[in-house]
Amino acid sequence: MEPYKRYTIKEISDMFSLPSSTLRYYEEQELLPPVARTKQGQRIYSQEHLDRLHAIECFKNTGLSLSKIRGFFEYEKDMETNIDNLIEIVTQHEQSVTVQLAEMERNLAHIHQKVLYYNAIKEAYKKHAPFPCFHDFAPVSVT
Amino acid sequence: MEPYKRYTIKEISDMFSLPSSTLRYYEEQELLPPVARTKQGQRIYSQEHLDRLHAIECFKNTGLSLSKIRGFFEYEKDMETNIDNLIEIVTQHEQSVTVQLAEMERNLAHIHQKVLYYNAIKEAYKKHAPFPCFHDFAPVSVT
DNA sequence: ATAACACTTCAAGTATACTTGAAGTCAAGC
DNA sequence: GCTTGACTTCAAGTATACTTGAAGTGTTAT
Repeated sequence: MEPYKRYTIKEISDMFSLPSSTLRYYEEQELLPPVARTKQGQRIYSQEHLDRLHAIECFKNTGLSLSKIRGFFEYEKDMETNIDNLIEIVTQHEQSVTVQLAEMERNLAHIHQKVLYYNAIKEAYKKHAPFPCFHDFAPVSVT
Repeated sequence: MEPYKRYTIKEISDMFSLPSSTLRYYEEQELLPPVARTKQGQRIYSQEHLDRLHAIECFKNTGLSLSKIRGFFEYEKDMETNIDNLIEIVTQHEQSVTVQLAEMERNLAHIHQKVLYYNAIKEAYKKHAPFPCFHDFAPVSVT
């Protein structure tokens, strides 16, 4: 166990595949906890920044704007006062992501249908056969 | 069967929950097939526009930019020439969406973990009990 | 006939999330 | 000692995807 591991901006940038400029931008936008500095002024990140960045990526990739993410972290600063708001936000967002997941599955099915369709079109060209119809590749509907 | 159903911009707007301005914008961006007009100049949409808008929404919501979507539809205009490109695009995008789906599932798990965590925090406040640790709510890792 | 409503065009404006560029500081290597 | 490289600040610029506003046209309701 290394309890006090420190990271440079480059290390963080590589870990999260985010440009250094974006890390500075997030800091300026108060999405990150205060960042320590070497005596030459270079940023030093620690475990809490890793955790925070994981949360940011999670929220961002599930459709929350940076300003809502900032709002969430601001509530977190005084948990006792804001615990009900925090619970409401995460519960609602869980619901939203559940819906997004279902939509993503439907979108994947649609795209898969296109894969099958264009491959069949290609076969038809090769064989000089008549064209298939896109809707023939729809998943069987259970009615 | 109603083979030639026509739709006004308002009907389409309601069906897809897209403002009329966005439909005009998509048309200007050449994402839609040519749109017919009444003799007063009002737009008339048909089934092919519905199909196209479904495809646009699917692609857009799975991370394709409007300019890539436009590129896709441009290839579609001459299928015989571009069938291999079309197959490559949809096959690659299917792969990308599969990855996104897996990420979305991890994100949902992370958010669910937060729901459990904040609820436990609230319980701790009520009982004046010690605080739980976020990582205690992590899904069991199979190592 | 007059008002309300739904549409039209076209140019300009906006929101979000970065990204870039200029100018400067510092430590290490030749 | 001088260059290279990695960092720093700060202001300004950019990409994407719309959105808004002004001005006009034509059908419908009172």
